[in-house]
Amino acid sequence: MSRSGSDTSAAKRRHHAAVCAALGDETRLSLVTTLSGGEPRSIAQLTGGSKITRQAITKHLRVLESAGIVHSVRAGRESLFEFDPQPMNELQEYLGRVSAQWDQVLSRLKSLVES
Amino acid sequence: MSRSGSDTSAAKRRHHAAVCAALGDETRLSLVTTLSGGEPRSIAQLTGGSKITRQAITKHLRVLESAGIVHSVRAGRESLFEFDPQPMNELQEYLGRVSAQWDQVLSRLKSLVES
DNA sequence: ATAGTCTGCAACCAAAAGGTTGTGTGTTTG
DNA sequence: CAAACACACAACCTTTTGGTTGCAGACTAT
Repeated sequence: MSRSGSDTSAAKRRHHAAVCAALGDETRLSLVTTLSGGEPRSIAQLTGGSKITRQAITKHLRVLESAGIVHSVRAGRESLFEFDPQPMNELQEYLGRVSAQWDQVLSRLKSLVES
Repeated sequence: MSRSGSDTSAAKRRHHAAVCAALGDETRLSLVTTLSGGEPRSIAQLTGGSKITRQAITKHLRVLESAGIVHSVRAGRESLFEFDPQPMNELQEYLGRVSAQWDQVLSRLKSLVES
């Protein structure tokens, strides 16, 4: 433990903010929902049914890839994207810790009132 | 159940994207972490220790307020902000559902390999 | 071979986001 | 009352973001 502690938590916060920012767009969240179904999909497939262009979808996929939520594999002439659960699991855990802290606050408040 | 189902899920997705976008900034995530500690804080208090201006902090707080993560109460000459856990709980639950779906995919894949 | 797909790269654009400064308004406090 | 404090509102600026079009390259199928 060479680090100060608040240093690491700041770095983690930056990381979680990045993941959250990547998910903070309806189009991208929709893509994630699709890809979490398990089947790897090409860009053309993911564009199908959407109002926006293939290039726009590509940009969104690159954003998700930068956040580590998704990764691409080139297969012939098409590049397949598939889901990567780790960042979202970490984020979920983080949100859980914040909620837990809040619940602790509530219970302390409750016991204070009861005393 | 008058709605089609995909209609509601699209609306929920939009909502979760909005909450996630609000949390997708390091400064705001830091504010949320502070406020989840329980004590209501004034804008001046929340600005203390930060490099940026009080007005910038105010803007961030308004973003959080629009997402329902936080609410403000005017107390004399200062406006106090306090944490509101519901949106983050909903988001956490949503992320949990996506992860659960993915885990199901993995287990199906595993049983397929084993057969 | 060659036409049809699927993708990548680049330029470009409008709108939104993050931040600053300046000014005005209500609220304490001396 | 006057000075100091905490805030809201508005104008403005720069950078990022979400989106488009155009074109060139890689792969596939006939």
